[in-house]
Amino acid sequence: MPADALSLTFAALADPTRRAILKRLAAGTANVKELSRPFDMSGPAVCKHLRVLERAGLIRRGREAQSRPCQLEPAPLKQVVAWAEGYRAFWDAGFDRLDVYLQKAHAQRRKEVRDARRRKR
Amino acid sequence: MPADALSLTFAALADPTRRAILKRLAAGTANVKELSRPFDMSGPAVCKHLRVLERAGLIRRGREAQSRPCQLEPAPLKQVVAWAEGYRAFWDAGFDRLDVYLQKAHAQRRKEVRDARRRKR
DNA sequence: CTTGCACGTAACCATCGGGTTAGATAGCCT
DNA sequence: AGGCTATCTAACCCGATGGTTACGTGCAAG
Repeated sequence: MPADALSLTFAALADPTRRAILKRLAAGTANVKELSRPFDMSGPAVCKHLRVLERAGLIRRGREAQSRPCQLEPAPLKQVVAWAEGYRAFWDAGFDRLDVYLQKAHAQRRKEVRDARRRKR
Repeated sequence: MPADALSLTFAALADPTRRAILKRLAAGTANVKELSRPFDMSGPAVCKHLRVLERAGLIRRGREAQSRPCQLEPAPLKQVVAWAEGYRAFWDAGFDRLDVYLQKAHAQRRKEVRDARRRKR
């Protein structure tokens, strides 16, 4: 339960139900009843999922009469992509060469690290 | 604990320690001892984290003497980005318009409700 | 005012997740 | 062989999560 934002976002996304809710919300705002329909679970369960999504900043809830419409808030998704993009170098074209390079570089570094540690004691 | 791959990946990423491990592995393969050093926690804990990462397909483990080197496996990250990209329309250029549109639609609907009520009296 | 509906909270239960310590297993080094 | 090191497993603790049912709240409509 780390308070860190990125962790909250990933945790919120680590559930198919919640991702389905987001997908549904991508088509427009919806109230809780509408959202709970497709999922075979009772109200409060969906409510909890919504709270999780809200705490992660992925949705915003308004109040309108007795209906409480939910709206998608994509900012955290942007953060997620930004984070993952940091690893892009590993999955596109150059990856194989990069891998080999890193393994070589690493053998070198491992020696250094070991020596450093030995020096430390 | 959904067996679904994307959920496994997100769940694995929803922990700062594991993300730090990935970051470390981006600099090259490393064995468990090396990985546990920066984090103030004892061996088995790191071991569990590694198992989670492995089950998510984010790392691959080899065997080399008594050391078991871990290697970054970026494919799932690609999946993550691919998934999140589906929402790109919401956070770049077009989003503001969409947001405004939704808010307007909302105001409109609220107005209708209010008018309906006024008409009723 | 009373009924009905949408939504939320409360209390509870089962399971999971992250962490610990203690003890196996396996491979190098004298 | 016997010890040292690195890794994993087992058993356990505790807080978080995902779900349930039952009840409370707010608003609108009859």
